Amino acid sequence: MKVTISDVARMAGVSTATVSHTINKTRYVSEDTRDKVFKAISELGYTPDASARSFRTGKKKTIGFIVPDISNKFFATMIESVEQCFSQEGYHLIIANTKEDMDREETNIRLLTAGLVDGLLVASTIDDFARFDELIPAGFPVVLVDRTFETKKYSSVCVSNFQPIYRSVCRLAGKGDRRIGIIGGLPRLSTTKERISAYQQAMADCGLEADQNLIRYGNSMENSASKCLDELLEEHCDAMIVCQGLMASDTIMYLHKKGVQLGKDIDLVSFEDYDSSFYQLYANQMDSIVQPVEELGRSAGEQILRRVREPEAPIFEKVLTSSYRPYNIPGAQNPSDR
Amino acid sequence: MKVTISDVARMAGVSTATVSHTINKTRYVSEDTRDKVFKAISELGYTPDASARSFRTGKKKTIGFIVPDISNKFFATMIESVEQCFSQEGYHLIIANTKEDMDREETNIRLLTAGLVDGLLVASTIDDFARFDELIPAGFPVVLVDRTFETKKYSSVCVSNFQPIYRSVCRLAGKGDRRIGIIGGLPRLSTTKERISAYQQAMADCGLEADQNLIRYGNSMENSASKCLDELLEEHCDAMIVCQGLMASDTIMYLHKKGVQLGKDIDLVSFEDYDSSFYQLYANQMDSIVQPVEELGRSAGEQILRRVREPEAPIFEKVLTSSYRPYNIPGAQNPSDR
DNA sequence: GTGAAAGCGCTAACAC
DNA sequence: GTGTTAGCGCTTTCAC
Repeated sequence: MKVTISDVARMAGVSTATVSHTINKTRYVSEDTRDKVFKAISELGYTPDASARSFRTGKKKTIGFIVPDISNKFFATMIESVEQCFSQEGYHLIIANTKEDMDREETNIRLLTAGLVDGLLVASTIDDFARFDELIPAGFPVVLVDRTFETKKYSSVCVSNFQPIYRSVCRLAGKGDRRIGIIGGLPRLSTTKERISAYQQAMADCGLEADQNLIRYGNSMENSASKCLDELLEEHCDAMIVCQGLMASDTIMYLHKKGVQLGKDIDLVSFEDYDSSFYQLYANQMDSIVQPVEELGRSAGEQILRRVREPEAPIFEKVLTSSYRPYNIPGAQNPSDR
Repeated sequence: MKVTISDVARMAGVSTATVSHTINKTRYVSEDTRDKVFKAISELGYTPDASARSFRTGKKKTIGFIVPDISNKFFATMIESVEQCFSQEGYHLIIANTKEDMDREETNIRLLTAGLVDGLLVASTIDDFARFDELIPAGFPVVLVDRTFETKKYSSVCVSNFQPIYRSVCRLAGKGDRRIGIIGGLPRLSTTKERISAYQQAMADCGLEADQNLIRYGNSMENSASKCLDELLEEHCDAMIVCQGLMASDTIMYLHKKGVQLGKDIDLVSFEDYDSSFYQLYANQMDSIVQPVEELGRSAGEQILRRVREPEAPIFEKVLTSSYRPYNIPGAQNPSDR
């Protein structure tokens, strides 16, 4: 049967308190007893029961991560760096996939906060702050990742969405493009809203007509871009901005099939998924925006651990910057400027 | 402070046993009491503490998944379907990323099996069965995914590696290719071994010279393919087989850059990552092998849950089949034959 | 330097 | 149809 701490105590001829303290180095134990304890442990093959321990201490050493889409390279990479951060600190990672479904997110948050995890990392698909807020038990450590709310009640780690889009429009306008289309993600997401708003402001600032028909929304899933593309092409766009990696590769592929030439028939700026070598092929035909996914994950991981250890720490907002890779700056090989 | 089951019992004027049974529907409770209990629960905002519950019952409702590389699309997709399977059954998923490092796998298995999860799904990077075996506590529910061991002590869900590679060689030989190279993954993995062995057998069966220099191993990470490619090109290959999705896209890109034309200068057969639209561009220039990742994940998920519920169930070995997409069969649009 | 013992919140005999 | 209560395995206070 299961070996418990009492078995070890009995065999070593000490109390369970001593065994516990020996294992956890939580008070002084003479070298002698320590040896006896470790001997008993290894002879019995004892492993402390994690669930008894978390029950007793209230610490699960586990963080939950609510993700909108695991198989999306952007989030997969983020999960990887979050996991790395956690494992270094002895924490485990529980994944919940919402598939951009608000009800699923709700269920998952409820489940995870009910004593399963010490803290929560959330890339929320919920658009209503009140709805989100009431899911979180008072004082529960939460860090928002990539997506935020207007109300700044929770700490967050995000990537600036405004700057790269604003710049994209300006650069395209500078090239002489007049009808610049944009394909955003789900309209309810903070990231999408920020990008669209940057687009609108930049269009206005550059003196270009803000035609509502130039704004399209995809769902960041496979093939959601093609419909938007058809519509934008009908609007006679001379340039377009695609706000997400998967939709960007779909776009490239789709235009390629249609025989539309990048940088010639149409100018393109697109978000690229970190590390995906596919975009290299087109690196000299379009501008690209690369988000610092790994840093995002690492930073979010650090933040949530900090919050778990220090729940009363002040709200923290970190905004990272994407790198912008313009394609035709003379002499520039890989000018990832910020 | 924390609301416990006793608070609810007190408020509802019943015993904790009744509250517990009401919540869990584990014995009959009169409609009257039931109402009182639920009323108290909602008034107090009570949520049963998951860790107390798992401590008491020994069930964590959580499965661990040991993955070699989360950001690899193949595994990311698998994680997604595993997660979906679990969430339907009220189970949670803990991810551990080994990065193809045997020591990390060892640590992770030890941690997870120590009372953190009810069962383990493992895509192992360990090559030595004995080493793996001694990490698993006796009777602990384990299902191997994608990668197995010679010794069939654990249930497994895999994809046939032999058949598609054998067929690839035959098809290439049939086209008249003589020097067929192959790029495998890490040599120690069962998947790699099976593929290389299929390759060797097929080469022999087709009467082609089995030159050791035609066999190269990458590590399935970004850019690991290019070195292998250079070497194979120097060996004057007229065809090559690339055994992994990421290396395959690297290959395509690299050959493209070098001006080597697919299906003309060189014949290519490659594994494709499920759902990645990139390969579509080249669908008419090469044969491709698509593994049933989602089915693999779903099936593995089902198997481990079954094992958790029925630990004495007989060892189960499931082998799925990849679909093979030859490119130039007349009239075939997308003949995913098995 | 070490031990005794009280629980953490819940479930499940067992009792009535 | 419901209540009493003994623990699950561990940590930690208090005592010596």
